[in-house]
Amino acid sequence: MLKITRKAEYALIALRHLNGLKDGELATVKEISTQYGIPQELLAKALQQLARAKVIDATKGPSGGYKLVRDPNEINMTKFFEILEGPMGIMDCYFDSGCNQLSACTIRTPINRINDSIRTIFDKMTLADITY
Amino acid sequence: MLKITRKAEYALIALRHLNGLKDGELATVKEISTQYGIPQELLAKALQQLARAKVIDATKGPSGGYKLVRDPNEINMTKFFEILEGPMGIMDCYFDSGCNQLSACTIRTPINRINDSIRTIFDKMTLADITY
DNA sequence: ATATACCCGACTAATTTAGTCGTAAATAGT
DNA sequence: ACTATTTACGACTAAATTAGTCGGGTATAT
Repeated sequence: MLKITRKAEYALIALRHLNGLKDGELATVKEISTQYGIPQELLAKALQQLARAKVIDATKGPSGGYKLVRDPNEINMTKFFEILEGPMGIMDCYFDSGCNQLSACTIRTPINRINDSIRTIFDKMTLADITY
Repeated sequence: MLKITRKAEYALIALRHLNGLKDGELATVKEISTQYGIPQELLAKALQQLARAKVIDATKGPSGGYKLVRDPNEINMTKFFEILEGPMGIMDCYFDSGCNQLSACTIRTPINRINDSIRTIFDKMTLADITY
């Protein structure tokens, strides 16, 4: 329980890698996936999502690849996870309205408190922290 | 992602319910499951796990049921979740040794920091807090 | 042109979670 | 002793999520 997905894990590794590049350097999905033993197509998907969200910048064609486009201090983990995995919360009831127990539910308030605490942690932690 | 399971959710509701009982009163699985609209067998399993872990006390037979056996302040959420869902951590690599990327893994240290922060939150939060 | 690299949706496979079922064991009431 | 009630527990199926694959597309450097 409370696990992050592999996709997110892979993306973190990749971001860390991108963060270590010299100015102007790019890294390709292939490079990263072989270097860290990550399934290429899965990593590709994750990086595409991050590129769409303008966290990284993609260059197509030969000698293309990805690079970070933002200051690592600006990319916090809440944003990161929500890009890759959708809204973050330890219970579903916040997002989908399918819960038919809303009125009977007695734990929403305390769960919200836990939720907020976790979110605060992820808000405070940036890619810069992950990088070291 | 980062969701708690329904089983845990149901168990929390039940614990909260038990916590509201008068001294000496018991509540049955049936009562709780019908009152909150929870699948009976699933709740039963959760409560059995909590009983095995001595968080609640079970009495068999007619007029039997469950009651809290500990001070709600002593039951923290880490313990609670680990009883119901096993070891808590946002990545698998802490528990199973199946990860063949350990040497290549560059994010373990920062992930550990996140992990510890989350654990701290759950350590500090007790059933008493959930109850209000 | 061609090879390289990103883009993207649809698909299958694997894993996890949710929920059910059958049976057993204890016990209170009669 | 019998019965109804209630917990105990493992095995099972179903549903949902996650992991990973595939096929076809677009841009671009050489």
